[in-house]
Amino acid sequence: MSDFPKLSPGIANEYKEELVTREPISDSQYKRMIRDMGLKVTHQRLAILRSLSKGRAHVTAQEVFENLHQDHPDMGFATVYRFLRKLTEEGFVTEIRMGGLPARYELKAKTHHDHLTCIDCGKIIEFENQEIESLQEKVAKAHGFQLTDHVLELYGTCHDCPYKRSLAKG
Amino acid sequence: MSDFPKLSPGIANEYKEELVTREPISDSQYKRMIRDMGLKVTHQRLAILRSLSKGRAHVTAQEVFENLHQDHPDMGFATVYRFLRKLTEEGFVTEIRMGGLPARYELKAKTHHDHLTCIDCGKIIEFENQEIESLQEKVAKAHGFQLTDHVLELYGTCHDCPYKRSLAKG
DNA sequence: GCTTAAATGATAATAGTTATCATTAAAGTT
DNA sequence: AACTTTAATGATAACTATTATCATTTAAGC
Ligand SMILES: [Mn+2]
Ligand SMILES: [Mn+2]
Ligand SMILES: [Zn+2]
Ligand SMILES: [Zn+2]
Repeated sequence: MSDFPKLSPGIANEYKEELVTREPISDSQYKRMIRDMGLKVTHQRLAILRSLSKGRAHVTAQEVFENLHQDHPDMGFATVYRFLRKLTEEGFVTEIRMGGLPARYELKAKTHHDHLTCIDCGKIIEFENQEIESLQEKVAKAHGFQLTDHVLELYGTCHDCPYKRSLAKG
Repeated sequence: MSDFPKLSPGIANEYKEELVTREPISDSQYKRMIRDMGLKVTHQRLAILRSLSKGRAHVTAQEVFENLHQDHPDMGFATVYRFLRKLTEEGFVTEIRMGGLPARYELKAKTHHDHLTCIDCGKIIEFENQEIESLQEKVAKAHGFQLTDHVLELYGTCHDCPYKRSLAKG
């Protein structure tokens, strides 16, 4: 009855990212966001937005659903997916896809950043490098492209996971 | 009976990448590759490798399967997936994932490169920028990471697709 | 040719995500 | 506050890409 889809396997479970404390956002700001997208303000949408701004910075749809399930046992799975997709399309949320793993979402911070991920423990470090950003623009321009987006994900082993996979790749 | 999974929807069908002529690789070189992975040399594996080195540079498992189906009507779908995965794990092939679309594979060229993709027509341009590569190493080192891999995909509109989505994103 | 373990292909299973559609609720309107 | 309209919701089915299963075949060493 009240059993929802089970936890994702693999790296998702051992995900060790530290909880991030972001500046709190008021409900009235959320409501404006929602109205700006041309949508109606619902309990569900407010709850999803609140959930995104506390705890882990990068969460899966599954995790959002589970977080909300305590206070909102009536929350539907489809609603979470639907709204996360909308938020991504409208640019309020960044969607991160790594390998074939479930997509992770994060509320867009004021500053753009990219990710450095540990392939052993799943830790995610956020970084911002203006030199790289400029070079990307330069590359795009050189090929006659108007740049709209980019994905830069660095993978490696963090200092806590030094041993494994050191020489895995040729 | 002889119907295989249908074509993937969306961008995959309008994919306009030009055919790339790579230097031809001999079967004996392929055989060495296969043996180097500790695998047996089979008709199927040779056929997959040959297929990867002609036509489009970036192909889906589906497309590989369809290309082979003419000459190898007995080729199984699972074999294509299995071998592509193995090739990726062993570093002979690069796996490209964009959005939620099916993964694309390409035989690893001698030189590393990244991709610039048109979000309208699907055209893929390969580029290599040593400055960016160095900066990535620098970023990783600064966070105590040992870099093992990275994904850099630039998205935009090419000069042939100037009109659409210009102001889509906030 | 014989042996043995690995490879194959048909098929089922899985995971993540999206579509469908009857029911509910937001937000104007009176 | 009741009424109306239309979007939103949630249960569920459907879909897509990929992986696992397993009986059968085949490569490769003897
Ligand atoms: Mn982030
Ligand atoms: Mn390429
Ligand atoms: Zn780690
Ligand atoms: Zn284009």
